[in-house]
Amino acid sequence: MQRAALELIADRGYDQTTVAEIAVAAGLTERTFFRYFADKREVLFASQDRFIALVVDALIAAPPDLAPLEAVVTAFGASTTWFDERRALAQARQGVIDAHPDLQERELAKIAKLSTAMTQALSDRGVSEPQAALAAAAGVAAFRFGFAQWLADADGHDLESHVLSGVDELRKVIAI
Amino acid sequence: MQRAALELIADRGYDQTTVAEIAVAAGLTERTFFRYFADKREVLFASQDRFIALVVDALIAAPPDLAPLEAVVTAFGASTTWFDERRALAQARQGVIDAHPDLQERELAKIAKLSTAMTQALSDRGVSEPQAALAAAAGVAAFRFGFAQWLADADGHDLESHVLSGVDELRKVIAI
DNA sequence: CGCTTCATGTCAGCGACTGTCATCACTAGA
DNA sequence: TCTAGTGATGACAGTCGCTGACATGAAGCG
Repeated sequence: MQRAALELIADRGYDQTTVAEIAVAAGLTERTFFRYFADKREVLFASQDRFIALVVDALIAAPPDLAPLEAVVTAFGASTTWFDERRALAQARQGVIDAHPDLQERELAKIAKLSTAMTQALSDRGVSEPQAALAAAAGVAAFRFGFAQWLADADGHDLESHVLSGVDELRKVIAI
Repeated sequence: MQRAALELIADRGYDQTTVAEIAVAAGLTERTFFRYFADKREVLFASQDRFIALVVDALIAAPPDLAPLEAVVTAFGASTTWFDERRALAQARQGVIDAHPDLQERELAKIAKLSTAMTQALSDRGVSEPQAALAAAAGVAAFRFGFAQWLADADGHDLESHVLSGVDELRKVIAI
Protein backbone atom coordinates (compact mmCIF):
# COMPACT_ATOMS: atom_id res chain seq x y z
CA MET A 1 0.00 0.00 0.00
CA GLN A 2 2.86 2.39 0.81
CA ARG A 3 4.40 1.76 -2.58
CA ALA A 4 1.10 2.20 -4.37
CA ALA A 5 0.48 5.43 -2.49
CA LEU A 6 3.87 6.92 -3.27
CA GLU A 7 3.55 6.10 -6.96
CA LEU A 8 0.02 7.42 -7.31
CA ILE A 9 0.69 10.60 -5.38
CA ALA A 10 3.98 11.28 -7.13
CA ASP A 11 2.13 10.81 -10.38
CA ARG A 12 -0.97 12.91 -9.98
CA GLY A 13 -0.58 14.80 -6.73
CA TYR A 14 -1.75 14.37 -3.18
CA ASP A 15 -5.11 16.10 -3.47
CA GLN A 16 -5.93 14.34 -6.69
CA THR A 17 -5.36 10.92 -5.18
CA THR A 18 -8.15 9.50 -3.02
CA VAL A 19 -7.66 6.92 -0.33
CA ALA A 20 -10.02 4.62 -2.18
CA GLU A 21 -7.78 4.77 -5.24
CA ILE A 22 -4.69 3.93 -3.22
CA ALA A 23 -6.42 1.01 -1.57
CA VAL A 24 -7.75 -0.38 -4.85
CA ALA A 25 -4.32 -0.02 -6.44
CA ALA A 26 -3.03 -2.24 -3.63
CA GLY A 27 -5.88 -4.71 -4.09
CA LEU A 28 -7.74 -3.70 -0.94
CA THR A 29 -10.57 -1.44 0.14
CA GLU A 30 -10.64 2.00 1.67
CA ARG A 31 -11.81 0.60 5.00
CA THR A 32 -8.79 -1.67 5.18
CA PHE A 33 -6.50 1.25 4.45
CA PHE A 34 -7.71 2.93 7.61
CA ARG A 35 -7.05 -0.21 9.58
CA TYR A 36 -3.36 0.05 8.71
CA PHE A 37 -2.90 3.81 8.70
CA ALA A 38 -4.44 6.29 11.09
CA ASP A 39 -5.03 8.76 8.28
CA LYS A 40 -4.23 9.45 4.67
CA ARG A 41 -0.93 11.18 5.36
CA GLU A 42 0.38 8.43 7.55
CA VAL A 43 0.88 6.05 4.63
CA LEU A 44 3.88 8.16 3.61
CA PHE A 45 5.38 8.21 7.11
CA ALA A 46 5.35 4.64 8.32
CA SER A 47 9.03 4.37 7.39
CA GLN A 48 9.74 7.46 9.45
CA ASP A 49 8.49 5.67 12.53
CA ARG A 50 10.95 2.89 11.91
CA PHE A 51 13.71 5.43 11.52
CA ILE A 52 12.82 6.99 14.86
CA ALA A 53 12.92 3.65 16.63
CA LEU A 54 16.28 2.90 15.06
CA VAL A 55 17.88 6.15 16.14
CA VAL A 56 16.47 6.08 19.64
CA ASP A 57 17.71 2.55 20.16
CA ALA A 58 21.14 3.65 19.00
CA LEU A 59 21.04 6.54 21.44
CA ILE A 60 20.19 4.23 24.30
CA ALA A 61 23.02 1.95 23.29
CA ALA A 62 25.59 4.72 22.89
CA PRO A 63 28.60 4.72 25.23
CA PRO A 64 27.43 6.24 28.50
CA ASP A 65 30.39 8.57 28.86
CA LEU A 66 29.61 10.59 25.75
CA ALA A 67 28.44 14.18 26.14
CA PRO A 68 24.74 14.63 25.32
CA LEU A 69 25.17 16.20 21.91
CA GLU A 70 27.87 13.72 20.95
CA ALA A 71 25.65 10.83 21.92
CA VAL A 72 22.88 12.24 19.74
CA VAL A 73 25.19 12.64 16.77
CA THR A 74 26.50 9.12 17.27
CA ALA A 75 22.96 7.79 17.30
CA PHE A 76 22.20 9.47 14.01
CA GLY A 77 25.30 7.86 12.63
CA ALA A 78 23.61 4.50 13.05
CA SER A 79 20.99 5.48 10.49
CA THR A 80 23.08 7.10 7.83
CA THR A 81 24.09 4.02 5.88
CA TRP A 82 20.44 3.03 5.66
CA PHE A 83 19.76 6.33 3.94
CA ASP A 84 22.85 6.26 1.81
CA GLU A 85 21.54 3.13 0.17
CA ARG A 86 18.15 4.67 -0.58
CA ARG A 87 18.94 8.16 -1.74
CA ALA A 88 16.73 8.02 -4.84
CA LEU A 89 13.73 6.83 -2.88
CA ALA A 90 14.33 9.45 -0.21
CA GLN A 91 14.44 12.13 -2.89
CA ALA A 92 11.17 10.99 -4.43
CA ARG A 93 9.49 10.91 -1.06
CA GLN A 94 10.82 14.32 -0.13
CA GLY A 95 9.59 15.74 -3.40
CA VAL A 96 6.09 14.54 -2.64
CA ILE A 97 6.20 15.91 0.87
CA ASP A 98 7.56 19.28 -0.17
CA ALA A 99 4.69 19.61 -2.61
CA HIS A 100 1.95 19.64 0.00
CA PRO A 101 1.60 21.59 3.26
CA ASP A 102 -0.36 18.85 4.98
CA LEU A 103 2.52 16.47 4.45
CA GLN A 104 5.05 19.02 5.61
CA GLU A 105 3.05 19.38 8.80
CA ARG A 106 3.13 15.67 9.38
CA GLU A 107 6.85 15.60 8.77
CA LEU A 108 7.37 18.27 11.39
CA ALA A 109 5.26 16.27 13.79
CA LYS A 110 7.43 13.22 13.21
CA ILE A 111 10.55 15.25 13.78
CA ALA A 112 9.10 16.56 17.01
CA LYS A 113 8.30 13.01 18.02
CA LEU A 114 11.90 12.07 17.37
CA SER A 115 13.10 15.02 19.36
CA THR A 116 11.01 14.21 22.41
CA ALA A 117 11.97 10.54 22.23
CA MET A 118 15.63 11.52 22.21
CA THR A 119 15.05 13.88 25.10
CA GLN A 120 13.59 11.01 27.07
CA ALA A 121 16.46 8.73 26.17
CA LEU A 122 18.97 11.35 27.25
CA SER A 123 17.13 11.79 30.52
CA ASP A 124 17.43 8.07 31.07
CA ARG A 125 21.16 8.41 30.57
CA GLY A 126 21.19 10.85 33.47
CA VAL A 127 21.24 14.10 31.54
CA SER A 128 19.32 16.90 33.19
CA GLU A 129 15.93 17.88 31.75
CA PRO A 130 16.89 21.20 30.11
CA GLN A 131 20.16 19.85 28.79
CA ALA A 132 18.42 16.82 27.34
CA ALA A 133 15.74 18.85 25.60
CA LEU A 134 18.18 21.28 24.08
CA ALA A 135 20.77 18.71 23.11
CA ALA A 136 18.05 16.77 21.30
CA ALA A 137 16.77 19.91 19.63
CA ALA A 138 20.25 20.92 18.55
CA GLY A 139 21.11 17.45 17.29
CA VAL A 140 17.92 17.17 15.32
CA ALA A 141 18.46 20.60 13.82
CA ALA A 142 21.93 19.58 12.72
CA PHE A 143 20.62 16.34 11.28
CA ARG A 144 17.87 18.05 9.33
CA PHE A 145 20.37 20.52 8.02
CA GLY A 146 22.76 17.77 6.97
CA PHE A 147 19.94 15.71 5.49
CA ALA A 148 18.79 18.58 3.30
CA GLN A 149 22.34 19.17 2.10
CA TRP A 150 22.75 15.50 1.39
CA LEU A 151 19.57 15.33 -0.66
CA ALA A 152 20.63 18.31 -2.71
CA ASP A 153 24.27 17.29 -2.98
CA ALA A 154 25.11 16.19 -6.50
CA ASP A 155 28.61 14.86 -5.89
CA GLY A 156 27.53 12.25 -3.43
CA HIS A 157 29.24 12.81 -0.13
CA ASP A 158 27.64 10.52 2.38
CA LEU A 159 24.97 11.61 4.80
CA GLU A 160 27.11 11.35 7.88
CA SER A 161 29.66 13.88 6.72
CA HIS A 162 26.88 16.31 5.93
CA VAL A 163 25.43 15.87 9.40
CA LEU A 164 28.81 16.43 11.00
CA SER A 165 29.29 19.62 9.04
CA GLY A 166 25.86 20.65 10.31
CA VAL A 167 27.09 20.27 13.87
CA ASP A 168 30.16 22.31 13.05
CA GLU A 169 28.04 25.11 11.64
CA LEU A 170 25.88 25.01 14.70
CA ARG A 171 28.92 25.36 16.96
CA LYS A 172 30.05 28.38 15.00
CA VAL A 173 26.66 30.06 15.29
CA ILE A 174 26.30 29.47 18.98
CA ALA A 175 29.86 30.21 20.01
CA ILE A 176 29.53 33.92 19.50
CA MET B 1 -15.07 33.88 15.99
CA GLN B 2 -11.67 33.20 17.54
CA ARG B 3 -13.01 33.93 20.99
CA ALA B 4 -16.07 31.76 20.45
CA ALA B 5 -13.89 28.94 19.18
CA LEU B 6 -11.49 29.03 22.12
CA GLU B 7 -14.33 29.03 24.61
CA LEU B 8 -16.26 26.22 22.99
CA ILE B 9 -13.22 24.03 22.45
CA ALA B 10 -11.85 24.64 25.93
CA ASP B 11 -15.24 23.70 27.25
CA ARG B 12 -16.11 20.51 25.41
CA GLY B 13 -13.01 19.53 23.46
CA TYR B 14 -11.80 19.95 19.91
CA ASP B 15 -13.40 16.87 18.39
CA GLN B 16 -16.69 17.54 20.10
CA THR B 17 -16.90 21.04 18.67
CA THR B 18 -18.03 21.39 15.07
CA VAL B 19 -17.21 24.29 12.83
CA ALA B 20 -20.91 24.95 12.41
CA GLU B 21 -21.26 25.36 16.16
CA ILE B 22 -18.38 27.82 16.34
CA ALA B 23 -19.78 29.84 13.49
CA VAL B 24 -23.27 29.96 14.97
CA ALA B 25 -21.85 30.96 18.35
CA ALA B 26 -20.26 33.91 16.57
CA GLY B 27 -23.49 34.74 14.76
CA LEU B 28 -22.32 33.50 11.37
CA THR B 29 -22.53 30.38 9.22
CA GLU B 30 -20.12 27.57 8.59
CA ARG B 31 -19.48 28.78 5.06
CA THR B 32 -18.38 32.15 6.34
CA PHE B 33 -16.03 30.52 8.82
CA PHE B 34 -14.15 28.98 5.94
CA ARG B 35 -13.90 32.34 4.25
CA TYR B 36 -11.91 33.64 7.21
CA PHE B 37 -9.95 30.54 8.17
CA ALA B 38 -8.39 28.05 5.82
CA ASP B 39 -9.42 25.17 8.07
CA LYS B 40 -10.79 24.39 11.49
CA ARG B 41 -7.43 24.48 13.25
CA GLU B 42 -6.47 27.81 11.88
CA VAL B 43 -8.99 29.68 14.02
CA LEU B 44 -6.73 29.02 17.01
CA PHE B 45 -3.59 30.21 15.23
CA ALA B 46 -4.46 33.52 13.66
CA SER B 47 -2.77 35.26 16.57
CA GLN B 48 0.34 33.20 15.97
CA ASP B 49 0.62 34.71 12.52
CA ARG B 50 0.60 38.17 14.02
CA PHE B 51 3.31 37.11 16.45
CA ILE B 52 5.46 35.90 13.58
CA ALA B 53 5.10 39.16 11.71
CA LEU B 54 6.00 41.07 14.85
CA VAL B 55 9.16 39.10 15.54
CA VAL B 56 10.34 39.10 11.97
CA ASP B 57 9.89 42.84 11.71
CA ALA B 58 11.90 43.23 14.89
CA LEU B 59 14.63 41.05 13.43
CA ILE B 60 14.79 43.15 10.30
CA ALA B 61 15.00 46.29 12.43
CA ALA B 62 17.68 44.93 14.77
CA PRO B 63 21.08 46.68 14.81
CA PRO B 64 22.99 45.33 11.81
CA ASP B 65 26.19 44.67 13.73
CA LEU B 66 24.67 42.03 16.01
CA ALA B 67 25.75 38.44 15.58
CA PRO B 68 23.02 36.23 14.03
CA LEU B 69 21.93 34.50 17.21
CA GLU B 70 22.00 37.74 19.18
CA ALA B 71 19.85 39.43 16.59
CA VAL B 72 17.33 36.59 16.83
CA VAL B 73 17.21 36.81 20.60
CA THR B 74 16.79 40.57 20.44
CA ALA B 75 13.91 40.15 18.02
CA PHE B 76 12.15 37.78 20.38
CA GLY B 77 12.62 40.36 23.08
CA ALA B 78 10.27 42.64 21.16
CA SER B 79 7.44 40.18 21.69
CA THR B 80 7.91 39.23 25.31
CA THR B 81 6.01 42.09 26.91
CA TRP B 82 3.03 41.29 24.69
CA PHE B 83 3.02 37.81 26.15
CA ASP B 84 3.71 38.90 29.70
CA GLU B 85 0.45 40.83 29.63
CA ARG B 86 -1.54 37.84 28.40
CA ARG B 87 -0.18 34.94 30.37
CA ALA B 88 -3.58 33.57 31.39
CA LEU B 89 -4.85 33.59 27.82
CA ALA B 90 -1.65 31.97 26.59
CA GLN B 91 -2.04 29.23 29.18
CA ALA B 92 -5.64 28.54 28.17
CA ARG B 93 -4.69 28.39 24.53
CA GLN B 94 -1.73 26.13 25.21
CA GLY B 95 -3.91 23.80 27.22
CA VAL B 96 -6.27 23.41 24.31
CA ILE B 97 -3.43 22.82 21.88
CA ASP B 98 -1.69 20.29 24.10
CA ALA B 99 -4.91 18.31 24.30
CA HIS B 100 -5.09 17.47 20.61
CA PRO B 101 -2.43 16.12 18.22
CA ASP B 102 -3.89 17.92 15.22
CA LEU B 103 -3.40 21.23 16.97
CA GLN B 104 0.11 20.32 18.05
CA GLU B 105 0.91 19.61 14.43
CA ARG B 106 -0.35 23.00 13.40
CA GLU B 107 1.68 24.64 16.10
CA LEU B 108 4.83 22.96 14.86
CA ALA B 109 4.02 24.15 11.37
CA LYS B 110 3.71 27.71 12.62
CA ILE B 111 7.00 27.42 14.44
CA ALA B 112 8.61 26.16 11.27
CA LYS B 113 7.13 29.07 9.39
CA LEU B 114 8.65 31.42 11.93
CA SER B 115 11.98 29.69 11.63
CA THR B 116 12.12 29.97 7.85
CA ALA B 117 10.98 33.59 7.96
CA MET B 118 13.80 34.37 10.38
CA THR B 119 16.24 32.51 8.18
CA GLN B 120 15.20 34.70 5.28
CA ALA B 121 15.50 37.85 7.35
CA LEU B 122 18.98 36.85 8.48
CA SER B 123 19.97 36.17 4.91
CA ASP B 124 18.84 39.65 4.02
CA ARG B 125 21.13 40.95 6.75
CA GLY B 126 24.02 39.31 4.92
CA VAL B 127 24.32 36.16 7.00
CA SER B 128 25.33 33.10 5.01
CA GLU B 129 22.67 30.50 4.22
CA PRO B 130 23.78 27.75 6.65
CA GLN B 131 24.49 30.17 9.47
CA ALA B 132 21.13 31.82 9.00
CA ALA B 133 19.21 28.55 9.06
CA LEU B 134 20.99 27.26 12.13
CA ALA B 135 20.91 30.53 14.03
CA ALA B 136 17.17 30.71 13.43
CA ALA B 137 16.71 27.10 14.49
CA ALA B 138 18.77 27.59 17.63
CA GLY B 139 17.03 30.82 18.53
CA VAL B 140 13.61 29.31 18.05
CA ALA B 141 14.57 26.30 20.13
CA ALA B 142 15.71 28.56 22.94
CA PHE B 143 12.52 30.60 22.71
CA ARG B 144 10.31 27.55 22.82
CA PHE B 145 12.23 26.27 25.79
CA GLY B 146 11.92 29.59 27.58
CA PHE B 147 8.27 29.90 26.67
CA ALA B 148 7.45 26.50 28.15
CA GLN B 149 9.31 27.38 31.33
CA TRP B 150 7.50 30.68 31.52
CA LEU B 151 4.09 29.07 31.13
CA ALA B 152 4.86 26.60 33.88
CA ASP B 153 6.61 29.10 36.12
CA ALA B 154 4.51 29.87 39.17
CA ASP B 155 6.58 32.71 40.63
CA GLY B 156 6.22 34.92 37.63
CA HIS B 157 9.63 35.74 36.20
CA ASP B 158 9.08 37.43 32.89
CA LEU B 159 9.29 35.65 29.57
CA GLU B 160 12.45 37.36 28.45
CA SER B 161 14.55 36.09 31.32
CA HIS B 162 13.35 32.55 30.65
CA VAL B 163 14.32 32.85 27.00
CA LEU B 164 17.75 34.15 27.93
CA SER B 165 18.30 31.24 30.27
CA GLY B 166 17.30 28.99 27.36
CA VAL B 167 20.09 30.47 25.29
CA ASP B 168 22.52 29.93 28.14
CA GLU B 169 21.53 26.29 28.43
CA LEU B 170 21.94 25.90 24.70
CA ARG B 171 25.45 27.33 24.87
CA LYS B 172 26.37 24.86 27.58
CA VAL B 173 25.11 21.91 25.58
CA ILE B 174 26.83 22.89 22.40
CA ALA B 175 30.09 23.99 23.87
CA ILE B 176 31.23 20.48 24.68
C1' DC C 1 -16.09 -31.46 12.86
C1' DG C 2 -17.11 -27.28 15.47
C1' DC C 3 -15.02 -23.24 17.65
C1' DT C 4 -12.31 -19.21 17.70
C1' DT C 5 -9.71 -15.69 15.75
C1' DC C 6 -8.10 -12.53 12.48
C1' DA C 7 -8.21 -10.03 8.22
C1' DT C 8 -11.19 -8.10 5.15
C1' DG C 9 -15.54 -6.39 2.96
C1' DT C 10 -19.96 -3.82 3.15
C1' DC C 11 -22.80 -0.23 4.48
C1' DA C 12 -24.41 3.84 6.66
C1' DG C 13 -23.30 8.08 8.45
C1' DC C 14 -20.86 12.41 10.25
C1' DG C 15 -18.18 16.30 9.65
C1' DA C 16 -14.60 19.06 7.17
C1' DC C 17 -14.19 21.55 3.18
C1' DT C 18 -15.37 23.57 -1.68
C1' DG C 19 -17.77 25.42 -5.78
C1' DT C 20 -21.62 27.94 -7.24
C1' DC C 21 -25.23 30.94 -7.22
C1' DA C 22 -28.34 34.14 -4.77
C1' DT C 23 -29.06 38.00 -1.67
C1' DC C 24 -28.36 42.23 0.45
C1' DA C 25 -26.03 46.37 2.12
C1' DC C 26 -23.07 49.94 0.79
C1' DT C 27 -20.71 53.07 -2.41
C1' DA C 28 -19.60 55.81 -6.54
C1' DG C 29 -20.88 58.18 -10.14
C1' DA C 30 -24.21 59.96 -13.78
C1' DT D 1 -32.09 59.94 -7.07
C1' DC D 2 -31.33 56.18 -9.81
C1' DT D 3 -28.13 52.68 -11.10
C1' DA D 4 -24.34 49.85 -11.55
C1' DG D 5 -20.78 47.74 -9.22
C1' DT D 6 -18.50 45.69 -5.14
C1' DG D 7 -17.94 43.03 -1.04
C1' DA D 8 -19.72 40.26 2.71
C1' DT D 9 -22.79 36.71 3.71
C1' DG D 10 -26.15 32.84 3.17
C1' DA D 11 -28.03 28.63 0.95
C1' DC D 12 -27.28 24.38 -1.18
C1' DA D 13 -25.24 20.49 -3.10
C1' DG D 14 -21.49 17.62 -3.48
C1' DT D 15 -16.81 15.23 -2.52
C1' DC D 16 -13.84 13.03 0.48
C1' DG D 17 -11.64 11.71 4.88
C1' DC D 18 -12.74 8.94 8.53
C1' DT D 19 -15.52 5.83 11.91
C1' DG D 20 -18.69 2.39 13.94
C1' DA D 21 -21.24 -1.76 13.33
C1' DC D 22 -22.03 -5.96 11.40
C1' DA D 23 -21.15 -9.78 8.01
C1' DT D 24 -18.10 -13.05 5.71
C1' DG D 25 -14.56 -16.17 4.89
C1' DA D 26 -10.09 -18.35 5.64
C1' DA D 27 -6.82 -20.36 8.87
C1' DG D 28 -5.69 -22.64 13.05
C1' DC D 29 -6.84 -25.62 17.00
C1' DG D 30 -9.32 -28.61 20.06
